[in-house]
Amino acid sequence: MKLPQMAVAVDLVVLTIIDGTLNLALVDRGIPPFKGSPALPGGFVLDDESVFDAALRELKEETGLDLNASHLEQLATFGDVDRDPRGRVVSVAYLVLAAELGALQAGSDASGARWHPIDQLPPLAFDHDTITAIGLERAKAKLEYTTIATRFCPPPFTMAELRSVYEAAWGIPLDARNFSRKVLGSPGFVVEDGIRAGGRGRPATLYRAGDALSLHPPIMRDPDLP
Amino acid sequence: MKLPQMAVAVDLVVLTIIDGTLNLALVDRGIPPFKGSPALPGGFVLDDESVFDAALRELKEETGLDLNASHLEQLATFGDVDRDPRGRVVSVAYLVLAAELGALQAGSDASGARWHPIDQLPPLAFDHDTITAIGLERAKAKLEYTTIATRFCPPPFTMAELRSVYEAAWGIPLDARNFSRKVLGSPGFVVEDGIRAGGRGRPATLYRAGDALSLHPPIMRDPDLP
DNA sequence: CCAAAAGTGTTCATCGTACACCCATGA
DNA sequence: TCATGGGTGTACGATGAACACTTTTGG
Repeated sequence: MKLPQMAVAVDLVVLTIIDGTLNLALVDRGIPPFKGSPALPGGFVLDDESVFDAALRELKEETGLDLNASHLEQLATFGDVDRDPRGRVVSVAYLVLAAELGALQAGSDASGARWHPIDQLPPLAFDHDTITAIGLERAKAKLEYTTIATRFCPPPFTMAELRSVYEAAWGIPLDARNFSRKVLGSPGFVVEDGIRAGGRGRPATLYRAGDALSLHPPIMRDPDLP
Repeated sequence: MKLPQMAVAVDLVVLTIIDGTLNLALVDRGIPPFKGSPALPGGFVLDDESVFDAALRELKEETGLDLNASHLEQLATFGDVDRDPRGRVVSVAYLVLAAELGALQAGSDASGARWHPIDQLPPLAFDHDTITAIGLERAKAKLEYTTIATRFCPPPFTMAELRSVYEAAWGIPLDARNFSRKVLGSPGFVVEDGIRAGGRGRPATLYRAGDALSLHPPIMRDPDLP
């Protein structure tokens, strides 16, 4: 039997928090199709690399971010027949939560790379709007029952910084005192790591990510929210 | 630029409940590689069909199950270089929760198809053990915060039948009275649909699936369970 | 009448939330 | 000593678990 062959690509939904709002990494496409349009970082999987390795490689090539494997999480695979005008391309999307604060470095296939606030995104190339929406919803949902919020915070971080991740993602204010208790009451969520003085008020305890991955009980947002 | 081409496959983790235990659909491979070994139903995506449509088609071809689209949920994509001895094959796995009770019908590529209890599975072909484990964990987890349990129950079903889904998946007994209240207290989880007399005791109210998809609050299992 | 299955009411501990209050620093 | 931000104590309503009790059928 002759097997149908097709191209396999990876697309990356890379999120970070800048000035209290969620931002998405976008590149400007330097080659057709959609030349000049903003798009998610990504590219084709090569013959001799796993899909996951392709995601790591493209992340570094197109944005300059050099993260370790634990920061990449597979989102979903998009396999409609017509999703790419060049022909049959199946794309595996990954979600990346970055603590980086610096500017992005564009790669060879892109004429530019930058962070963009998620509440005023331009239309993106291909089906990247859909992929982005799914990535955002996944990130918001995972804050509830995993410790991924720590990935947004460059260590060491204060409790207020960790809280601002939830507030930025969910768009609602949280009670600082109860939030602190919930986090500290979840074993392995964070571990203490010094004290930061020099601010205006009382010095804050510093933390870094603990070894726990999931939260029981979860930190829940209201069901009827965007 | 010449794009690397590869084959794309779908694999199906199809679960149902038989006599109070979770069962997985397996086929015996009728062609090499792994000829004669049990494997998940699945096959290659054709040039003119979406990955999703390929999953629907293979499900019907290899097991005889003709389900509608809402019963299929994408699980994950497996893209290691060496996962298939025939060459480079990227596989998209789907999770299917079936209420069917009848025997499975093997298709052309398989010499047999049957249900198999998940607590005594044989070693499977390719990386299908891994795929199965991920599918099982996903199904167990989704019982907590979605209404997918109703997919296991041929409508109309009793509250006891719905409860047995949770008990089979989680392996623990649940309090029938509190369970009933939790389900009925979740708007849209189930709707009444008659009464079933003829059993040994008091007739049970019958239900069918409501229109709600997610549960707030979730029905939680203990964090420290298998 | 008894066993079995379905469903209701009640109690009690636990958890989330709201908020008053205390602590430590810089200006 | 005051403004600012960090952290603790506590009261109250909501939720979940356990279980006694009632209802409705078949034998």
